[in-house]
Amino acid sequence: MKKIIQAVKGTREFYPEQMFLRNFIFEKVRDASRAFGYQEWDGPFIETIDLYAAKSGEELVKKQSFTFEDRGGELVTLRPELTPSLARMIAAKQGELNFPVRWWSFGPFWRYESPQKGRTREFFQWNIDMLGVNSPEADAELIAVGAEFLRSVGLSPERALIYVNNRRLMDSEFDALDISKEKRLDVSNLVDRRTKMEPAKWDAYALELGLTQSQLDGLKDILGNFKLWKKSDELTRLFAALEVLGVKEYVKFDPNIMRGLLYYTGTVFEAFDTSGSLKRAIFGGGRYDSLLADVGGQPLSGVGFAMGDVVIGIILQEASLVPEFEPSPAQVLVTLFDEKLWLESYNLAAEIRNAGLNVMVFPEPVKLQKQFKFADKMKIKAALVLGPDEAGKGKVVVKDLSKGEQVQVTREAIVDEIRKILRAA
RNA sequence: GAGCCUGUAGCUCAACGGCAGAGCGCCACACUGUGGCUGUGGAUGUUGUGGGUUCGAAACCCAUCAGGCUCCCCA
Repeated sequence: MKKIIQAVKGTREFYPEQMFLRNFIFEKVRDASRAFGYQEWDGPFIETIDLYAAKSGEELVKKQSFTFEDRGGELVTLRPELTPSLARMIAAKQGELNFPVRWWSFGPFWRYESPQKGRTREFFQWNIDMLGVNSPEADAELIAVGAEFLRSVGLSPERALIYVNNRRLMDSEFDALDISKEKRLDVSNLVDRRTKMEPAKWDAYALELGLTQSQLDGLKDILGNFKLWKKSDELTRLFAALEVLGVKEYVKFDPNIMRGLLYYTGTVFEAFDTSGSLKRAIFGGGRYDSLLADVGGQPLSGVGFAMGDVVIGIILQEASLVPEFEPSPAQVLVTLFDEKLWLESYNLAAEIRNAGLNVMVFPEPVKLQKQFKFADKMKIKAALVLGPDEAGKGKVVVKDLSKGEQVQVTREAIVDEIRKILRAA
């Protein structure tokens, strides 16, 4: 065997079975988005590096993007995220778009990271955003879209939860502790690490960052206070809206959710698998106020979230929530008895195809045993046999492959007979 | 960017310095006009790749590629 050139590191190959999972996720994403009236859109897959240099994290631009010089000498990059493209496209047509804009997208992204479970270098991501409205009720709608998605794939609130926090609430709490603006980013990182570090080490790290003992104690009080949301009008309204939207059981307030401090300005949220082995977020998002101004548009508030296909795909597989893969889209296999009946069999298939059924003809006249075995492995529901006996009588054998029963019928009755089998399956 | 672990038949794995094996899958036959179930028989390999140590390497050493776990990061 010759040496096979390997696939690029961190990419995935979608054999029909994997393609089935990818399409399953895509369909659920599309249905959840459309159920709330969102329009599908997309941006370019390659962009100039400058688009990301403005606002995205330094880590992303310098180390985790696929960047190269094109033949004209311009630095371009395979998109690592969608939000900057969204901001530019909205800003470019700000005067003519019909606000509020509700848009969703599901497309490929690239990040140069070290691949591990739940993380590849090439992945698909669902992005969904509402722009032009700034209210806790709008935030609740986006969270509800995410919750309905979880529900639609069979992840109950016992298995997956959306944790919510609010940046403004945390800011006022930090103000009350006299934590300076300069330390906010460090404190945010500190909070993110809390579940990953031993309590004593975490305390020491906090003091190292320059917090006083009383600030640390105050911070711990905040992070342990799961009723803190009652102090926030925004969160109070948010939870009231989530209740009438029917997704309250999916959402919990958690003061430990930070999601960086880069561009989120209000509500932030993150969904997690609560029972599985993966500790990665399923999706995450929040409200951002200044994104459009950063690319030269008029200030416009938005709220949205993103979900990669990798983590949710693993969770769905591990929880056995992916429907059974159907190898062949064919509903019927027309067997090919011998060379003399070759064209007759093709003609029979065309006839049934005209009736709206998916039909495959076995492409060579080999032993029927082999043809039936093939149909069985492909999980095709019905098989037809047109041999010399049948041809002489103007009839065809229709076999129900799941029951193992077969009948000989006239050509006019074939389609009805097949439909009967498909209904029973 | 750092540390640790793994790579053997199509798949899951065994052999741990001395003849490369098992289960599943695959193929054939029983059943020359019918799949699943059963039985009998059969084929399978540059042990990821390249080098080194050794009388002898799948095993030990080095490099490299790929995957996994953790840290970092998570826009």
